Amino acid sequence: MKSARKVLDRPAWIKAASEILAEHGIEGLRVETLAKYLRVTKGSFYWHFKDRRDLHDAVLTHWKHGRIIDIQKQTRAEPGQEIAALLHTIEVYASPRSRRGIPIELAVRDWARRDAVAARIVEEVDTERLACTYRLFVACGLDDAEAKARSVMLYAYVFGVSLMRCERFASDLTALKTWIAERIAH
Amino acid sequence: MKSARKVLDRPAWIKAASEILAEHGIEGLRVETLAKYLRVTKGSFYWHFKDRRDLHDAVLTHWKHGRIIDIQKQTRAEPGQEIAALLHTIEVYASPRSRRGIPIELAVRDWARRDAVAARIVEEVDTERLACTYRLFVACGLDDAEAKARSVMLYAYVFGVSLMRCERFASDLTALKTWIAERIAH
DNA sequence: AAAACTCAATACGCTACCGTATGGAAGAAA
DNA sequence: TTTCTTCCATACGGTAGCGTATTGAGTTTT
Repeated sequence: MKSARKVLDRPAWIKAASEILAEHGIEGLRVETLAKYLRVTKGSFYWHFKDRRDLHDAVLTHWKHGRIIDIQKQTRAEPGQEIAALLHTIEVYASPRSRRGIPIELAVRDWARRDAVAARIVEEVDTERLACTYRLFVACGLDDAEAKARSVMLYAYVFGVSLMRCERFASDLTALKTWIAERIAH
Repeated sequence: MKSARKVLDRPAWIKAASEILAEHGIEGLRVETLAKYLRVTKGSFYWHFKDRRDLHDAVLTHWKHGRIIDIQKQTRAEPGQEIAALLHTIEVYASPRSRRGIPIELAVRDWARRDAVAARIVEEVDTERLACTYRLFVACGLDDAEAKARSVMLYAYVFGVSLMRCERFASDLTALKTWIAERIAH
């Protein structure tokens, strides 16, 4: 009994590409290895995408939309819950146990250091994100300058700490990161 | 008049490789492109190095030594000058005008996400660096936990902010970064 | 059932890249 | 001057990777 053909659509390719990107960086995202990852050959890839750059652009657009939707969700807070929302935003990225979205975040940012298209997407995402946290800080009663500074500090911290290896320096990273989060959020 | 042969030694190769790494990342560090960058062919490369991995290891060792010497210099402070030394440490990496060492820092860290040897070197460098700033914070009168947290926060911030694109969010980044540095250092 | 459409496999040509082997060139030592 | 040492150039073989062209297979439409 010949099984029905399992069809891969363009979004499936983009999703798989995003996984490879997160783990291997942009140089690891290869047409033939991606096809192999999906258990097909590259004929299918070239049906869906013009070339590798087309895939890159699709992955970036997908990442951008996902990040912006996420940040808007994370920073939606009832009055009086702003600090909790800010702490949650930090927690989502910086907690030793919950690192959601960090691998691809770092991969895209490293790519952006060398690719102008990626750099522009990162700029859009950063602008939106910083604006969201800025509004939370302002709702906490901070002035313009301080709200801006804390927004930058928040994201700089979560991205930066993900690049570091602190385990030999401090044994209780959970407590340490909680301390930092509290200082950033208020 | 035939000019004397300009001889490249192993350190010259390592230095050039470090420049390429900083700008193009580890995947951009190719034997043949590196040789071309140095205006020779790869015969010379293979005289000095066994293979590409040998070059990688040499570059990492070189980076580690340079970083550790730098941090020890930067954090050498007369009593009463600890805050100034901490602010200087932040300034060296995070100032919009002075980004010394950041490109290669980010390149090595991204590489370390995927390479166990690089990861171990990063761990060594981080451990040393955090210990240096920790001692400065302790000398400022902070307790163990706070000194540790601020050390992590300092480096997380400088690395993270280098990955971000804040220009559209805030026009006066110098003042903003000064505000953050002050909050981290005391 | 035949035709049209969608999706995927494969062959091909070309380039980049790595590492090895061999020979050449320059400088130093005998 | 000859020999030895150090360093470099080149040729070669093999693989990875990209994109294009062509064909095959499954599904949908007529």
